[in-house]
Amino acid sequence: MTEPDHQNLGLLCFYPHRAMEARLLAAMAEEGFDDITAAQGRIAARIGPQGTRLTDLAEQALVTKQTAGHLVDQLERAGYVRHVPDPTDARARLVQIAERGWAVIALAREVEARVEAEWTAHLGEETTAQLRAALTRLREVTDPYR
Amino acid sequence: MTEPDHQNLGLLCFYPHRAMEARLLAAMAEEGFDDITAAQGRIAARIGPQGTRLTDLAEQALVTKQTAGHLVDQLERAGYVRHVPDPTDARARLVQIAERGWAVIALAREVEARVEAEWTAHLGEETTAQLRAALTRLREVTDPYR
DNA sequence: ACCATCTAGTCAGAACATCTGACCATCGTC
DNA sequence: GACGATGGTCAGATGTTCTGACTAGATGGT
Repeated sequence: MTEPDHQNLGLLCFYPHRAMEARLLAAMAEEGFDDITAAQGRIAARIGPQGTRLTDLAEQALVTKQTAGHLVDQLERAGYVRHVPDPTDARARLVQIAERGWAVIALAREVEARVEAEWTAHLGEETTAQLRAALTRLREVTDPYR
Repeated sequence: MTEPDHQNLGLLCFYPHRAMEARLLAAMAEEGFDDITAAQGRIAARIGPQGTRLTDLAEQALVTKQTAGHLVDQLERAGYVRHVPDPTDARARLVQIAERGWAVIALAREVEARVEAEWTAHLGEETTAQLRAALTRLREVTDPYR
C-alpha cells in the first residue's frame, strides 16, 4: 500500500498474482465455466484429493468458517464440489471435488502451464527457476499454513 | 487457483503480497489509523505526489470508476485525501494526499522497510536482490499499466 | 463557430464477499 | 458421564465491486 516509485516487494508480488488469476478466470469463462468467481476459486484451490474439511479450507484461505461455508455452498450448487460426511468425525463434513470440478481443474492446470511458459520466455529459464526457489523459501515466513 | 502440491508461480506470489498487506493494515490499526481498509489502501497507494485523476486511479487499480470514486469518497471523509479541480481540465478532479494521508504513508514506508528487512534476513541479500529484479522484470508482462 | 464524438465523473441499484455474534451437535478427556 | 473444545450453521451487517444510465466539459473536423 502507498508507494510512489520505489516498489515494495509485497506490491511487486501482487502483479503476477493478479495476472495469473485474471488469465485463469478468463480462460474458464471462455470454456463455459462462467459460473465461478475468484473467491470461489481461491477456496476450491485448497481442496485436497481426498477432500478437505470446511474449517481447514477457511483457515488456509484466511477467511472465516462462515465465508468458506458460503462459497462452498455456491460451488456445490454449481456442481463443482460435493459434501460427504467425514467418517472419522460425525460433526465434520468433507468437501470433495466433483466431476465438473475435475474438469475445471484440468483446464486451470493447462492455463497455469501456458502462462508460466510465457513468463519463462520473458525472464529466461534460470531466472525463473531462481524466482520460484526464492518465492518458495519466502513462503516459509509469509504463509502461516505450511 | 486450484493447485494441489505443485505451486504455480501466481499463487507463490500471493503469499508475500498477502503477508505484506496484512502487516501494513495491522501496523496502521495499531497506530490509530484504524479507519482504513485494504481496498482504500490499494487505491490510495496509486496517488502520485501532485495528485492523480480518479479515472487514472481506477485504471491502474483495475477497478471501475464507480468503485474508485466510492473508495476515494471514504478516504476523503476520513481526511486522508482531498479533491482539487484539475487546472487543465474542468471536468476532472485531482485526488491529492492530505495531511493525515502523508502521516499514514510515512508509517507504511517504515513497515514496508521492516518487513522487507525480515524477508532479506530469511533469504539473504543476494537472493532478495535477485527476487526483486526478477519480479520487476516480470511486471513488464503482468502489469498492464507500466 | 458548430456539431459529433469522446472523456471525466456521478447516480442508482444490485450482486458478491466478508465479518461478528449467537447458536447447536459432536468429540475427547478427566 | 459432565465439560470444555471443535466443526459447522443461522442471522444480520458492512464493505467492495459491478452494470447501466446519465451529465458536464473537451476535442476535432467541416
